[in-house]
Amino acid sequence: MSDSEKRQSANYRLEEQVGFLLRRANQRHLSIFARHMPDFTPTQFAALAKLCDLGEASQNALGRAVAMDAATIKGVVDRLRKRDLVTAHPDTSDTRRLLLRPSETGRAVYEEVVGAAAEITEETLEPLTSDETAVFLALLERLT
Amino acid sequence: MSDSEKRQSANYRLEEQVGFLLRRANQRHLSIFARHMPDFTPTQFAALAKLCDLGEASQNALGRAVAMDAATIKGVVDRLRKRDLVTAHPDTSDTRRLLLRPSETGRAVYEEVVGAAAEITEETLEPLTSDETAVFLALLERLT
DNA sequence: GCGAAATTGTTCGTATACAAACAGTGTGGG
DNA sequence: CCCACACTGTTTGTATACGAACAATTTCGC
Repeated sequence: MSDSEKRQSANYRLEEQVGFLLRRANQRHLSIFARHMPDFTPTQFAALAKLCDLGEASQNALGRAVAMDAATIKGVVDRLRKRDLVTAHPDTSDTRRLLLRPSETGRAVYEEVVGAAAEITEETLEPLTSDETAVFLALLERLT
Repeated sequence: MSDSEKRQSANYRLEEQVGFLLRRANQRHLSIFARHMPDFTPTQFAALAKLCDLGEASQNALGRAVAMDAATIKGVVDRLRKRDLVTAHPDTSDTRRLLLRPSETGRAVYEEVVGAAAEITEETLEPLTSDETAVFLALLERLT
């Protein structure tokens, strides 16, 4: 092992790497989310929220809107459909497409829990002052 | 639906929530990681790196050191053992424990790829200046 | 020293994530 | 008009993640 390699591995501190910190921050957020909104996973809530916002979308288009690939959004939508929160209809103008809409229940449940979403964001950012939060979110947004 | 609920849901913007941004930043990091170190997942590399650092650890202790629960670290260690990067030995003083050590190969492979880890961190943070990076990492660390 | 409590590793079930391959469908350029 | 290309949704395989339950073992309080 050369001196430079020795120095390199000695200098590598896992705990200081962005990836490791991102993973841990995400873990903490997930745990806060589960406490405040036990009936939804973050991805399920994101998909339902976005669909309520859009009103209607094809499955893949919804996936792109919430940053999930085709295979992932399928599973999420399947679980939302099983709970009758989302309805699916074939698109007459493009038979490949599966048009999704929030059901009545889906909209009602969304309105019921969207307040908890705000609490989740608040508790996640609670260690930071509001000034720090603004800086942090601006920088984080540039890393997406 | 009351006016306050209407206002609330209208004000909820998924794209601005910490959780959504953390998830997307993590996605981007994962994709950079896979490009630079295709033979390891971030968790596998973290476990191997930490074990090389510690020299020896029980399976659960290693899991705690890299923030993975018992069920998760088991799968990660199993895959590292299958590739002969990590060896396992029963602990004579506590028969419940499974003592783990990096193998010769494990240490060699770690030294080979640890350079790529630095590139991964660098590319992930590339959108930020070095001043911004310092601020971001300090704030992120407080959210873990 | 002994019984309750904690720890260790395991297994099961559920839920992201994504690559890769697939069939069926739409679309645009020549 | 037609063929290559792009897009849609699906399936399979692999890899985190974590809660919950479990048996075996160790430790700790009294």
